[in-house]
Amino acid sequence: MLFRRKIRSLRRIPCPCFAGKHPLSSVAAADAAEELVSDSGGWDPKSCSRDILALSNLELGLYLSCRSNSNVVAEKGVLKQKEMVSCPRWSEQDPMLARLEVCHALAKEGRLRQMRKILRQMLGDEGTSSSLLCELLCTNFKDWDSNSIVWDMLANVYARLEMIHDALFVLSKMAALDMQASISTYDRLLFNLRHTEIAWDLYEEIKSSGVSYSEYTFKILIDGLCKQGRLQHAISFFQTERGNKEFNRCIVTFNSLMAGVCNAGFVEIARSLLSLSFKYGFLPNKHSYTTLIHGLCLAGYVDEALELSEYMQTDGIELDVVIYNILINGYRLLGLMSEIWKLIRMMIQHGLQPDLVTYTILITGLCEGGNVDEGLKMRKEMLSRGFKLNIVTYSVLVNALCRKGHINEVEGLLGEMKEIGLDMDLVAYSILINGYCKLGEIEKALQVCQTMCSKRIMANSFVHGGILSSLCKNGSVPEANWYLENLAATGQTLNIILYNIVIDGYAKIGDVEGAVTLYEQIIRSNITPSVVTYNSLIYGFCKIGELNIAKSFLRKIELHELVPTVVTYTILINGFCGAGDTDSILELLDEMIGKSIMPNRITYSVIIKALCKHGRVREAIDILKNMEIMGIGADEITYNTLIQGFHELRNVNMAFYLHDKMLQHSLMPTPITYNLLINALCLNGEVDRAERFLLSLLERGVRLRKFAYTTIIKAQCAKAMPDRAIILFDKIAIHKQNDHKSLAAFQAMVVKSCLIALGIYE
DNA sequence: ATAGGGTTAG
Repeated sequence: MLFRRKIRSLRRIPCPCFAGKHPLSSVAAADAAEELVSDSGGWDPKSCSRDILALSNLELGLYLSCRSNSNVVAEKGVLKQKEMVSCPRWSEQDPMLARLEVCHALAKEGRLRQMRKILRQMLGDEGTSSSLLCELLCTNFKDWDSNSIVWDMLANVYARLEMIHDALFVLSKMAALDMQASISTYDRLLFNLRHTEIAWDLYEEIKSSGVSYSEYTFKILIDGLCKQGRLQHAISFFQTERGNKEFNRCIVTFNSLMAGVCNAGFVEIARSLLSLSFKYGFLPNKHSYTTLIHGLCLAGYVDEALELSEYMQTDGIELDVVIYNILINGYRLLGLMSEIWKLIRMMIQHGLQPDLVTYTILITGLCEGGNVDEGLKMRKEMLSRGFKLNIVTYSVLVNALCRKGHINEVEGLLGEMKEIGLDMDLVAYSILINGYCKLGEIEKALQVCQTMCSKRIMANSFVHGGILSSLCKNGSVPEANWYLENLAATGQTLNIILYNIVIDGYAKIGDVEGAVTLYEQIIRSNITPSVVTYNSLIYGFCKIGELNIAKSFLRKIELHELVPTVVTYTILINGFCGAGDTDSILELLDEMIGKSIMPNRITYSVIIKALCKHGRVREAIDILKNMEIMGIGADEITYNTLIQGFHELRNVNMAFYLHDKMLQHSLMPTPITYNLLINALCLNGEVDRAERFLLSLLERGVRLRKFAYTTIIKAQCAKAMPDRAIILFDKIAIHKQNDHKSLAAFQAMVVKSCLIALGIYE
C-alpha cells in the first residue's frame, strides 16, 4: 500500500535522470512499477532490488533506482543501478529500444503479463507499425535469449488489438527467422479470424508446426463454423479430428459443438451427442449438461430438460442458480408461469436464492402475460431485497410499458436510470426507439436515435426496423423504401426483416407493383426471402382480388424450400372468403391440415365470417362449438364476427346469447360488441330495451363509442319520439358530467345526429 | 454458462 502511494506520487515528479528527454517513459515506468508491486502483493525491499536487477538497465530500473533511497532498497541493487544510471545504453538513443529491452528482461524472468502491458502501450498509444518493430527486433536483439518470446508476444498483442495484418506480418517474419509462435498467440488469431477461411490456413500452419494445441484451439474453430451457420462443416471437422489424442482432452470443444447444434435448432443431434459422449471419449461435465438443458428449454422441451437435470444430479453434479434460471426461462417461453413458481420454491428448498436473472425472467414472464403491474410489483420486491436493477431488467419493463402505451411510466423509468447512472446499451435504445415509433412519437424516437449516435452506438437493424414500420404505418411507404435504399447505399447489411416491413407496407396499401419490385430486388441480391415475405405478397394480391396470382405464390414458397404457415393459409382463405369461393376455402383447409398446419382461432374466425356473410349462421355456430371441443378458444373478434352475422339477420336473441357466452368465457365485450347489440335492438324496433341496455352499461362504467349513442337517439328521432331522446340525453349527460371534454363532444354529436335523424341536416 | 429488442392473417 505504502509503495503504491509512493509510485503514484513519483508519477508526478519528473525523473531527474531523464529530465526533458522522453516524457512518455516516466509514465510507462510508473505504470509498470505499479503493476510489479501489485503483482507481488506488496512492497518488499528484497524483491525490489531483485526486480531492478532483473530489469537491467531499462527505464523502469533507472527510474526506480534514482527514486528509491536507502531506506527502501537493498544496498546491492542501488549500487548496481547507480552504475547504470551513469551509462544508459538505449534510453538516450531510442525509447522504443529501451522498452524492447524491458520486454526482454521481463521475458527472461517469465513475467509475461508485464511484458504484454508494455508492448500494448507501445502499439496502442503510439500506433507503432509492425515492420518498424520487426526491424528493431531483428537488428538489435537477434541472439538474445528471450528473443522468440518477445516476438511471439508482439504478434499476440497485435492480435489482441485486432490488428490482424500486423499480427500476421510478425508471424511471417518469425517463420522466416525460424521462430515458433506459441499456441496462445495462434488461438488469439484463430479467434479473430474464426469467421474467415484464413483461420483454416492458420490451422494448417499450427498442425504442421507441431506445437501442442490448447484446450481452446478446436473450440474456437468449431464456434466459428457454428456462428457462420456451417453446422455440417463443424460436425465433420469434429468427426475427423476426434481420433486425435489432444482433441479428446478438450471437453470445451465438445460442449461448443453441442451449443452450436442447439443454437441451430437441432436439439435432437445435441441430445445424441451427449449420449454418445462416452463413445467419443469425452467425459461430460457440468457445462455439457447445462448446454443441453439450455438447448432443450429453447426448443420447448422443458420436461425433458428437467429430467436431464435430475439425471445429472444422480451423476453427482448439483444444480446451481444458472441451471434453475435456464429451466425457469424454459417455462417462461412456454407461458407456464405456474411451473415457474414451483421451480422457485424448489430452488429455495435446495438452499439457492433467486438472483437478478431469476427476477428478470419472472418480470418478463409477467409482462408477456399482460400483467405489467405485477411485473412492476416484482421490481419493488427486488428493490426491497436489496437488488439493483440492471439494464436488462429496465429494458424488459420499458418494453412492456411501451407496448401497453404507458408512456408516462416509461419516462419515469428512464429518469430513474439516469439518476442511478445506468448507461443505456444498444438493446435498450432499440427498445425505446421502437416503443416511441409504435406510440407515434416519431420526434422522440429520432431524438433518442441522435443521443444513441452521439454515444457512438451504431444503430442496427432492430432500430431501422422500428423506423421503417412507423413510416409504413403512417402512410409513408415510398419514404420507407427510400430509407431502405439509403441504408443499402451506405453499405449496411440489410436483412430480410427490413425488406419484409416495406414489402408489407406496399401490400397493405394494395401497391403490389411496389411489393413485387422489392421482392425481385431481394432475389437479385441473393437474400433469401422468408415466409413472411410471401405472406405479405399474398396479402397484397388478395387485396386487389388477384386470387390466382396469390395462390401461385403459395407454390413459390415451397419452391424456395420454405414451409407455409397458418398465416399463409389464413390470408388466402380470407381472400377466397371475400370472393365467396367455398370450394377453394375447403380445398385450402384440407391442404393445410394435410400438411399438419393447424388452423387457429384467426383461421376459424375468417371462415365464420365467410359463412355469416352468406347467412349460413348455423354452420358458423357449429364451427364455434368445434373450436371449443378442439380447445381453440374463441376470442372477442370471433364472437363479434358471429354477433355481426346474427345482427344482419336481425336475430337479437342469438346476438345476446353470444354476448352472454362471451361473459361466461371471461371475454370482455368490446365497443364493437355493444354497437352491434344496440343497433340490432334498434333495428328490431326494441328501442326501449336498447335504452335500458345502454344505461345499464353506463352504470357499470363501460366506455362506449359514439355510434352506440347516436344509434339510439337516431332510432328515437326516427320513431318520432324526440322527447324520449332528450330525456335519454340528460341521463347520459349525468354519467359524463365529470368529464367536461367528453360531455361537450357528446352534446355536439347528439345535436348533429338528431338533426340528421330529423332530416334537417345532411 | 442463464435474463432484454424488429416483420405477416380475422
